[in-house]
Amino acid sequence: MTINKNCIIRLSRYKNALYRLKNLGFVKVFSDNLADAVGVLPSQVRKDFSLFGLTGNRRGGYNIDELIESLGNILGKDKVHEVIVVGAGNIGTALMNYKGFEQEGINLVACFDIDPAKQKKASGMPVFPLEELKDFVKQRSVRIGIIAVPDIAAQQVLDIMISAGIKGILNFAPIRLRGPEDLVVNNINVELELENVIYFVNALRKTRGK
Amino acid sequence: MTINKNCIIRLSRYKNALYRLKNLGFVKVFSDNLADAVGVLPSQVRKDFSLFGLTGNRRGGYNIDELIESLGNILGKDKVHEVIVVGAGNIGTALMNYKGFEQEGINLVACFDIDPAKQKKASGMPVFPLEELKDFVKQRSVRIGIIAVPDIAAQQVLDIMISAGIKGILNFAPIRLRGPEDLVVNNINVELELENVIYFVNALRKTRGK
DNA sequence: AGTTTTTTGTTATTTTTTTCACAATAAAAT
DNA sequence: ATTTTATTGTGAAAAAAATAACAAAAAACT
Repeated sequence: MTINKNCIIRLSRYKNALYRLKNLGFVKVFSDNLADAVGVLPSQVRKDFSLFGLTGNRRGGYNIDELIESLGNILGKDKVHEVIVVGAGNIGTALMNYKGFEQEGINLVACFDIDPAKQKKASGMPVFPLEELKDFVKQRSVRIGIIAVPDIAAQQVLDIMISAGIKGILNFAPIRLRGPEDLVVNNINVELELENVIYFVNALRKTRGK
Repeated sequence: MTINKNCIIRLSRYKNALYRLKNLGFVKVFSDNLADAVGVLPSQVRKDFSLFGLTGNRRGGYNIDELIESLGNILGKDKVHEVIVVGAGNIGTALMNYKGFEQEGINLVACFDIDPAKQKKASGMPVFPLEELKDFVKQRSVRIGIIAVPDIAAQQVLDIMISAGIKGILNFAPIRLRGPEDLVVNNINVELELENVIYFVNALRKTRGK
């Protein structure tokens, strides 16, 4: 098996579960505890760990602190990552106001928007004109960006970001973005996820009777 | 092959791509146009369609209007679905302000929050006390809900929603929710997605040299 | 010290998902 | 009207992912 995206997402989930277990006072954990917390099978947990050389003690389980540290290293939590946001609309604003990123070593450093009306210091974080993006990103060597603009603008914004040196994108626009081979793009599409929930609720209602 | 979640997500993407193609003036479409728009292989598109009995003309491709209609029926776009939001924080507010749901037959009808300070008519949509959720949902037979509360509160909120008759959840809390077998839960975790982007950007930098 | 029990780490198996390949067929061209 | 060409629809093959199975090892117990 090769390392795939789902596997990395599971690592993040394990890490979150470990935080909670640690807060509850636990010191060690077994693969089936983690499996239960994350909703997979114990063998999946061990498989994932073995892929990354994460190891515990036979019969003794895993040490939570060590695991958290190792997972942190794998997931790049050893250093702080600067991230920019493009689009100061509903989503962009919500992201800027969100307080949970810091704890994970994610630092939203600036927001950019094409609309002058939104270029204010909205609740702490500066919102700059889009034209300033390129210089800002180059100067600070920012690698990661969030696209929270309407779909029509998304590709254009991406092109600017790429030219500035951005290598990874979290995209909220409901459109497939095109970029070079080595560009990393994850998509979040709330509408689509809702639609999906609706589909399966209806599908279940049909199969299991009303 | 059995119908799985990814397949349904692809159907939604096809539908979105079809809207765009239609707006561009196209009348018919081939599997490789859709494949390109969505980022899959043409054979995947045809396979997905064949699963749902969606059919085109050999050599003639697919009629866009018909496809949109059929996909709409499959995805439950024939009727309007009422959805409630719990949690009037950053995400909840962003969702309430978002204008795109209506077009997809998704109607956010109310928001609930435990915090009295948030129980105002924030920008149009009413925010009710959490205690009123159950009656509201029962009375209007709402089936779908969005959880946008902190992780510690999420399971508790879910339990209330379930007791009120909610059957499908879009969950923004970074925690695994527990519910009955037939409860549909989709999770959106922005932090985790960002972490994922960061991981792969770093991974690529390592393998391809700086 | 030896035995039992529990849990890991890893290989093998199964299942799922994707991709390929190509006959069937409809449109276009001759 | 016949031939050519392009594209679907689907069954077969390949690839990927998840699950099971179990030997190895560490802890607990006797």
